[in-house]
Amino acid sequence: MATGRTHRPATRSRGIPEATVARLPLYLRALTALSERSVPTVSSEELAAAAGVNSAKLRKDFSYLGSYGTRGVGYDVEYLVYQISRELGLTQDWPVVIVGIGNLGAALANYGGFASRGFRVAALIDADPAMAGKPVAGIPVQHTDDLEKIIQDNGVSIGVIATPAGAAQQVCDRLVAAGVTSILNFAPTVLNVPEGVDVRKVDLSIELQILAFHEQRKAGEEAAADGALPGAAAAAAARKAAADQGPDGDVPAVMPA
Amino acid sequence: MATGRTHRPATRSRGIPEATVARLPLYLRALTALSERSVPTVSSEELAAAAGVNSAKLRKDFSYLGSYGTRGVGYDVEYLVYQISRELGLTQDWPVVIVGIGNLGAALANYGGFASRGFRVAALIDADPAMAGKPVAGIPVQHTDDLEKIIQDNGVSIGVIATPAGAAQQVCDRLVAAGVTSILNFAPTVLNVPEGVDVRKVDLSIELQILAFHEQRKAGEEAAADGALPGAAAAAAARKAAADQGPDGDVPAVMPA
DNA sequence: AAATGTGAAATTATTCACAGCT
DNA sequence: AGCTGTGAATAATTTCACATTT
Repeated sequence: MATGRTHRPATRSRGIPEATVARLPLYLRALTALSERSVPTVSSEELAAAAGVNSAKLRKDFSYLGSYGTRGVGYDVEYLVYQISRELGLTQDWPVVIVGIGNLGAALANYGGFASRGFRVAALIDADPAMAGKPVAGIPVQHTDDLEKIIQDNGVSIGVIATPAGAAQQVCDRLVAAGVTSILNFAPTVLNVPEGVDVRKVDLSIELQILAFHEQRKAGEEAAADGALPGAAAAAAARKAAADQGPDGDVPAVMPA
Repeated sequence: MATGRTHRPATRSRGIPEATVARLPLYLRALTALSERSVPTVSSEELAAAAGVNSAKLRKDFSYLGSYGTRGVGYDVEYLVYQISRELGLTQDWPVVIVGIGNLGAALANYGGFASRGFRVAALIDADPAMAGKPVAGIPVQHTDDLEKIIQDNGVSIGVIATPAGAAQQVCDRLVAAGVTSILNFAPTVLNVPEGVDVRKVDLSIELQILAFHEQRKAGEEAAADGALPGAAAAAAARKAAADQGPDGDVPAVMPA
């Protein structure tokens, strides 16, 4: 995509790598903390440490935005905050709707970090008529019937789906039809969207499963190394032993699913 | 890390790529759905569609686990469910503690997908003495003072942090000292952990910021293409125009932070 | 005929290491 | 003297395309 046609002046070429985009919010958060402590400048080394990445990566990331540092000195904190904010589109206001006001939806509505940085919860939507009118986080819940009108009246382009998995695709379709082009999906299901619509997903269960994979791996290595097991590791090793039912065992009746 | 020493038989070599591990839960979910519908076999094409990836990637991913398919036929659903579950370590029970029982912590405790697939909420922990003893999702909340004992008594190796950002590092340190080696962090802060401890983070604000970046990009392209704007896109374009304050503007007083 | 499994190519991301600026 | 910015080197990931197996 966007194959470099070898004729544009190298300056500020389009296309920041996706991996870099994903880290910009991290840098921004670290910078904001420095700004609040009135720190005027910061080196790539310091900022990288605060953001939990290595400094070469950080410098490379910033190089895609432009040359915002000063050699021998570092980066001006305020200036960088502004440049990254602008790059991320946070200098404008983003009205957001949350659909599905259960436990999670309510938690999201109450989440402070949501409101900061340009995002504004414009409306809460739920399918339960009993919820309608009830305020959550100070915002009255509206009924799904009015979804399209709410989207359009508020010029919403970002939707958050916090419904049960079964309702997610349907809600997604309606959001997209009404003009939403970015979706943050908390429902544990794959959403099908047309070209041009971005979906990002947050899935607790997936994150835990990834951790379990590494945890299992660690348990295996411990067993091999066979040192004294600190803390709760002994119990973990015991679990491991109990679960190991021979290599490549044949298919059992049914799995935990 | 774990540099291949070039002497092990290629069969089932160690080290599944991280990107593959991150997709296994996705495949597992799709397979579980098929299993519930009693679908006996599935092709890489079909399964890939259900999981939202392309089929070559899926086949490559599975090739790291072993040869579990049948050429000309596809994959046996039950068998694959089992193999992936085993690979992810889901054939064993993982007791988990959630620390910080605010809105989000409560939502997590109530989250059904949590309990499925081998994860069990062993305890809820909060720093507020007023919460102690109160049941959330049927589990009584315990006080932070007892954190170490709770971890050890339950053999917990996975901890979920849902505290405010300010408390997260301290909670993390105590969890790790007590024997936890995997942490799922919902607090918007970078956690420092010793070697051997895995941390995964979930950050709503970061996800929204990434969406905003792409959203902004789209608005720019629309303005360039200048077609009829469907739905709420017109309003979005207007926002864009309002926010564009010339290229490379100088530093403003303060940013939204 | 159909679909897997996989080398090889292409792409993307990270890290190194140092020239160049302040 | 210190620290950025970036080519070049390396590593990881994705995609292609097809030989191989059922």
